[in-house]
Amino acid sequence: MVEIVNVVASGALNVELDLERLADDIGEPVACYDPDKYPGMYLRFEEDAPLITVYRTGKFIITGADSEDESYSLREQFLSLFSDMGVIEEPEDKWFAIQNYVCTGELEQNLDLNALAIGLGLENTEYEPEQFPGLVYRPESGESVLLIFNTGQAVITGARDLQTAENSFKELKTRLSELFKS
DNA sequence: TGTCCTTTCACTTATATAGGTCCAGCCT
DNA sequence: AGGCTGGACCTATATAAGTGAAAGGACA
Repeated sequence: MVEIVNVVASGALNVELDLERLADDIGEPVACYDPDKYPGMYLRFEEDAPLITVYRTGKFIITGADSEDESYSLREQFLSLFSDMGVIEEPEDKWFAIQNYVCTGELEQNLDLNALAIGLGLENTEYEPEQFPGLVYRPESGESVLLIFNTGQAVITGARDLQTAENSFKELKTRLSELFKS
């Protein structure tokens, strides 16, 4: 149906962190911290692994996971590290939530995006090929945004859960079949 | 008009998609 | 020297976070 390519999640440790010291203790290349460039400390446990951005306030973001499970297991690894270092008490349940799913989908047909913009409704679409080759479609449900390309490839983003992303894509396919029927 | 406070925005990261531009390198 | 190719990077989308800059409004 749709393939997840990126999951963004965020959470909080509820403790103030000394990022300078933490970055020194963990060391490169796992930890990178340059407050002149960006206020967050970057953590990457392995090369090409998802990125964890940690802030002074104890809040953190995980980007680059390709499943909800990977996101949660990264969080576990992160909490264990901070627990072992004595930064937090126990890796107990702290606030954590998936914020955004980015998925791709295949519509299996080439599309005339000018005609599609009219068919889907100009109030729900943005298509300026000089600016960007994809059509931006915002379904009335407002729970996700889809980028549609003339090759039939689509990107679904902004969904809080996988079901929402799948529903948005399914709804688009239904609307497409209705448009091509008439 | 000057000062202060609030609001807004850009920055950064990941990721797919695709068209365009720009530059480096290679071959003729 | 000119043409071709490939790679990098820009455009747009969502989302979290903290910081700094800029803009706007309010008040003396």
